[in-house]
Amino acid sequence: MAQRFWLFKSEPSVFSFDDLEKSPSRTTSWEGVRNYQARNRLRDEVKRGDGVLFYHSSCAVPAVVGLCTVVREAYPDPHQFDRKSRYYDQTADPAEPRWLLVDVRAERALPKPVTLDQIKSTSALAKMDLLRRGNRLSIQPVSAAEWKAIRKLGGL
DNA sequence: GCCAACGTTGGC
DNA sequence: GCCAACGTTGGC
Repeated sequence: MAQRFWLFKSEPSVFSFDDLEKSPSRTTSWEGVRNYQARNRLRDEVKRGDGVLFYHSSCAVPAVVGLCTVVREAYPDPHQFDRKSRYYDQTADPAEPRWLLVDVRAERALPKPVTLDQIKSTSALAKMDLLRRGNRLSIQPVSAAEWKAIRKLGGL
């Protein structure tokens, strides 16, 4: 399977790219996917070695700020069984875990973050899911061409 | 803080 | 299986 590309959203006030770079091994488990479409993508399509655009949402300047790599494919999210977690799911069955997560490692920050405004005004990026009205999916597919364009805009 | 868009839930 | 109510997301 050829390498694919994704865009993962995170609220920087909760977990920023900077936080990821400071994490052990620059790696984190991508917590909190609680949407079936996103879950199915994690389960079926996101593979080790895939590229991930780290996007900051719900903040002053929404932007793609860094590049990551998927280092571990989907496995059961332990938080669904942890009463104390904000991601606890009372109805999750340990025998058949409902929610999954993958691990991602920071590769590098973009020298120049690529802002939502820039994405909107770049014709090569006009078809990104991000720009679809009302799109709230936290895990979105990105084409190879879009990946390249973002890298370039970001100064790589 | 507002509000549009969308997913999920639950009554019927 | 429909659909209204509700909760959440996320740009502004």
